[in-house]
Amino acid sequence: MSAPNIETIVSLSKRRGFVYPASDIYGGLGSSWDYGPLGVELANNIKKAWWNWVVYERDDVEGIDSSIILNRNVWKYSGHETTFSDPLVDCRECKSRLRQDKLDTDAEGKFVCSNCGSTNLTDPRPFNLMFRTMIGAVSADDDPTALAYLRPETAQGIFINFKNVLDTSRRKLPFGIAQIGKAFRNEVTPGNFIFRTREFEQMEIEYFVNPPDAGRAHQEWIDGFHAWINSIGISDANLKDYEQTKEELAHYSERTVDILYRFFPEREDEAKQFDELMGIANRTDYDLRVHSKKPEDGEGKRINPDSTEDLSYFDTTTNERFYPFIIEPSIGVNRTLLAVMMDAYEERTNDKGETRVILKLKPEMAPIKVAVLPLAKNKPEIVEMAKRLKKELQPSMRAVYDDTGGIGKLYARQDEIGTPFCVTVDHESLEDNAVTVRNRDTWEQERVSADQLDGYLKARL
RNA sequence: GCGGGAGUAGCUCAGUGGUAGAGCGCGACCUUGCCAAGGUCGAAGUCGCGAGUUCGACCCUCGUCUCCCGCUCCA
Repeated sequence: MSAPNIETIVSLSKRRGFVYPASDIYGGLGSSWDYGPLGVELANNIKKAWWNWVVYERDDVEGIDSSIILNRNVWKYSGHETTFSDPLVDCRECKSRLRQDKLDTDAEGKFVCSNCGSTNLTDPRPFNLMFRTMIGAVSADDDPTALAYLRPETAQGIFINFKNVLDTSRRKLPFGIAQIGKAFRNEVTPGNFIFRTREFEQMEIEYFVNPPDAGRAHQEWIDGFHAWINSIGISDANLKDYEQTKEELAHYSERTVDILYRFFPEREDEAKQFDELMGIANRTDYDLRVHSKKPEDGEGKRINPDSTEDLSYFDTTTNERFYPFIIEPSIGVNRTLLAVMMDAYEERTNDKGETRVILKLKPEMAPIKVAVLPLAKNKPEIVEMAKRLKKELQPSMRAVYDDTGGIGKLYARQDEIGTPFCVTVDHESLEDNAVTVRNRDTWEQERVSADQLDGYLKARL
């Protein structure tokens, strides 16, 4: 199996129109990327597959789409205003950048560089990972009442809608709320193509359960997502489940399992080849408690004076009131897209010793499902028939027509972008009303009647 | 922010103190017809930006901007 590095995918992406550097004509903008004609199709296919599986194929999940800009108190009580703001220092000796709150101090109380042991550090500068913005066109930049944030995660928009969804959908535990949307973080170190960007898209589920059921539900989601990731074409050979250690766990989490993908196959240390594709956290009852006006379980110390609601759940079968635990499977669209492309990437050497790239995407993921190609473009009848077939197919699947090259080049182009089928119209087609369907992976060809083409392809997509 | 690297055509890169080239790609036409075929023609770059040295700068000097890699963070 070939193992392309990210550079290979970057190059293919730019060349063929999956992903471009953003703001390119003005010199770019660091770590920002735009999705081109093929990239947006692939991303949409990923989102559609996720939504289908989570919302349509299950009986216990509802979808929502919440605002990007929320009341600032959401971030105050979620903990983001404090935990998303890290004091950073630079070591003048070894040039590493460090989080001051994670450093040890020496006998005199000076912070010590964890890399080289020097105490020659710069003064700490606060680094808030949330994007700030102002609400209101005439707000002064220093008006604290106008301050707002772009959401650094989609999850909070779900927590604060828990009651709304509960009341309007007549749900009982366990049930989940799903959301796909953009999130923004002022990452200190973005990079590695679309792996880590300041603006990214998340697909998150917050699954609400009775606390005693949390452990089992957590494991079910871990296994479920592992299987889902397989189903969109990512092989187990490049996946790894990772159990976060006690030290790594976020303050709200009881247990978190990450699913890692081999994003960096070129690294020597095998453990470092893997990085996070998604995280599945057991967030306990932390979230619903912190946003609740007044928890009614005797723990009065967690009262939230700014909230107007209590987000506890009343179980009508047991007559008990409690705060549900939340299981959160959270996966990045952009990282998934990168992993899907990397795992599908294959090089094959042809008879002439040239390298051909084949993107072996699952048909479900492929940006283009079928390309209709005329074998000879100097025969108007052939061109016309090919264009007609393309038009007939396109209401039911993404189809393209291409005649700007010899047939070999046209096939090669489609292989490179993962189009599973090519349909070729030749001289005989005019006689027998049949066309050649060529398979991307096997390069085998099959003669199919033009009348049955739509059904033939649908059965294989 | 600090350290390192790099900016010449859409891409990959040559290049010389006398104001630029190749391959691929792209477009048109001719020819061909099943795995990146051949030919003809064509579009495209104020050589990142600014200043200095010089008769003259893509080339030398200084400055500046941008991008990439590494460091803390995370989907």
